[in-house]
Amino acid sequence: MIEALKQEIIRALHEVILETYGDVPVPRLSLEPAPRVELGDLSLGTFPLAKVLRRAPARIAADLAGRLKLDCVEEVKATGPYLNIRLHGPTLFKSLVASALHPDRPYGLSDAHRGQRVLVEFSSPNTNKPLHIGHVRNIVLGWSICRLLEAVGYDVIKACLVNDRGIHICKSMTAYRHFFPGQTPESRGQKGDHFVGDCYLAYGKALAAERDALAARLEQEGADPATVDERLESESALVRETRDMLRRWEAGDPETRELWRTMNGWVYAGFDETYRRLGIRFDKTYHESEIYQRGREIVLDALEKGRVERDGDGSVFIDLSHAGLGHKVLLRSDGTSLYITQDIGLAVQKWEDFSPDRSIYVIGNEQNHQMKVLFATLKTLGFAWADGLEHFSYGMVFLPDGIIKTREGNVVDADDLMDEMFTKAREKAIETLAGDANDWAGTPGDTEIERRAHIVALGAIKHYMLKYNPKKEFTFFPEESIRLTGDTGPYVQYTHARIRSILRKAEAEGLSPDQAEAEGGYEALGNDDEREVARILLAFPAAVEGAARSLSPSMMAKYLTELASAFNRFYHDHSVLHADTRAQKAGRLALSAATRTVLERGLDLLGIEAPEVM
RNA sequence: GCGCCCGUAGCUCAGGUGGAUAGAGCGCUGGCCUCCGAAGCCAGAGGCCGCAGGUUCAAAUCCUGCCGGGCGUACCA
Repeated sequence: MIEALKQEIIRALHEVILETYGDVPVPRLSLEPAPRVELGDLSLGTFPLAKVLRRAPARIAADLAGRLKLDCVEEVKATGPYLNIRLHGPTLFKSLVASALHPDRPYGLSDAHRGQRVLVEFSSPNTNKPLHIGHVRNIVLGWSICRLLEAVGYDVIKACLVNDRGIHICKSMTAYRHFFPGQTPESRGQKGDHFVGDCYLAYGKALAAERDALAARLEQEGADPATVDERLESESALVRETRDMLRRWEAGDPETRELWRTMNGWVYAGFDETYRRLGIRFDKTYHESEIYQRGREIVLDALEKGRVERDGDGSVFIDLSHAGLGHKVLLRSDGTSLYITQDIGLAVQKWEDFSPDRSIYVIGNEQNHQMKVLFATLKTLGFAWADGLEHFSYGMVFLPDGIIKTREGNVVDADDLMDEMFTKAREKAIETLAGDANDWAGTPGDTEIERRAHIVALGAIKHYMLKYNPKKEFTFFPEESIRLTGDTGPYVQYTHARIRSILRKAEAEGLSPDQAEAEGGYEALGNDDEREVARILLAFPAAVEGAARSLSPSMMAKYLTELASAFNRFYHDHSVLHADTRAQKAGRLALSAATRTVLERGLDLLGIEAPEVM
C-alpha cells in the first residue's frame, strides 16, 4: 500500500539522519508530492532539519541524498534545499493502484476523527421567499464540508434552521390577504415558495407606493422629507396590519395560525423540491417557531442567577466587555425576544439533542460580529460547550450589477438557475448523441438524456460555487456559471465518463484492471505523463486531509481539476486500448481505473455526481 | 470614526502555517478529430503580485503606514 511505502521512506530517512549527524532530535518529517515530475515523485524540504542541525538546508539535502538507499527508491537527488525522491516505478504504480482500488479501505478517506461528532447547520432559509443563488452557495458549501468531515471520520449531523416566524412571513401573509385572496399555488400553477415570494414582493411594492404618496404629501405640506420613513412606520395601514398579524400570531390566534401554517406548507413543498434537485437532505430540521421561547426562558433563568442584568427601562442585557464586545440586549424592554434570543435557545437545543464535539454554523460573513456576540454570550452564560462552536464564514454573493436585494426581487432564483443550466446541458447531450464515435449503449430515450443532463447541470453549478475560496465574496456571472468547458464541473465529469468508456471497452475485450500485475503491467508504465498522473494520485489523501482540516472545498475542486488535466494529457498522447503491448495495456488500464475512483470520490466530496456517460 | 475582510495577467481566480523558474480558466492568436468520446489536447502573446517602508539567508505570503474596495458596528431579521 502506498501509505506503507511512504512510512518506510520516512523511517529510512530518520535512520540516515541519525547516522549522519549523530543523536539529534529529529523533527517530524513530511514527504510532499514533488512540484514537477522531472524532479521526482516525493519531496522533503530540509528547512525544519536545518533549524535543528544548524546547517545550510542545501548541505543537508546533499548529505542525505548520497546515503538514502532503499529498494523502492530509484533515485534520490538534492536540488537546492530539497531532497527529491523518485520511486521505483513498478513499486509506485502497483501500490498506488492497489490502494486506490482497495475494496475495503477507501483510498484517501481516514478515520482520524472516529468517534467525534460534528453538527453542521446550513441553508437556514426564511419562509417568505424562494431560495436564490446566495442560499445555493451556502447549501453547496455546507454539504461539501459535511462530506469532507465525514471523509476524515467524523460523525456528521446535517442540520437546518428554518426561520418560519417573524415579521417577514407576516408581510407575505398580509399581502396574500390583500392581493391574492383565495389563491393557491395550484390555482396559479406555481411552486409554493415562488407564490409566497410573489406575495412578499407585492408587499414591498405596495409599501413603496404608499411611501411615494406620503412623500408627495409631505412635500406639499412643507414637512421635512427626511421623516418619511418614520411617518410611514406609524401611519401606514399596511405596516399596522402586519404588526397586528405578528401580535395575533404570538397570541396563538387560530385564524392567523391557520394562514401561517398553510403558507409555510406551500413554502416547504417548494423548498423540498429545490433540495431534491440539489441532492441535499438534512438529518434534523429546526423551526424557529418551536424553539424561540426556549431562549427567553434561558435568559430569564440567567437573570435569576445574576449572570445577566436588567436595565432601568426593563430590558435585559449581558455585559460582554471582558470580550471587548460591550453590552448586548437579550430581551427588549417590552419583554419580547430578539433574534439572538432564539439563537441562544437553538444552541442549547442542539447541545441537548446531539452534544457534538464541534458545532459549525455556515453563515455569511455579514454576520461575523453577531456570531462573535452569540458565542461570547453563551460562554458567559456558563455553557462550557460553547468552546466547540465555530462560525464558517463565507463571502456574500454579488451580481454583476451589485448586491442581491431580495426585497426588490433583484435575485437569481435557484430553480431558474437549475432550469437554465439543465436546458443547456440537455442540448449539449443531444448534440453529443448525434455525433459519431461514442459507445452509448443503445438509443437513450428522453428520460435517460434528462437524467444525464441533470447530473451535468448540477455538477456545473456546484463546482462554480465551490471552486472559489469560500472566505471571499464572489460575483455571480450568469454566463460563467453555465459554462461546460475549462475549469468546470463538467470538465472533471467528462474525464470520468471518458475513463468509464475505456473501461467498458476493455471489459468487452475481456480485460480488467486487476490483471495488471499478472500481465506485468506495472513494469510497462513509467513515461512522464504516467508518472505525472501517479504523482497527483499520490497527493489525494493529503488533499482530503487538508481540505477537511481547513474546511475548504475549493482545495478539493482545485485538486480534481489538476488530476483530470493530467489524465487528459496522458491519454491524449498514450492510447490505453491501442497500446503497443498487452502489458502496457494492462498497466494503463489499471492507472486509469485508479484515477477514476479518485475522481469519483473527490467529486462526491463536493456533492457532485460522477456520470458513467455524458 | 472604530472593527473584520480583500487588492496577483484584459476578465474571474489559485498560490496550506515565508522557501525550488509566480500558476489556471476565460478571452485573444495559431495548430490537432481516417487515431480509446474535440464537454478534449498542444503552442503563443499577456504580470514593478495596489503603493511605500521594514523584518529575514529567503516575502505575493509576516509587520507598519498610505491608497482603493467590501461588510459590519440595532431593544432589525
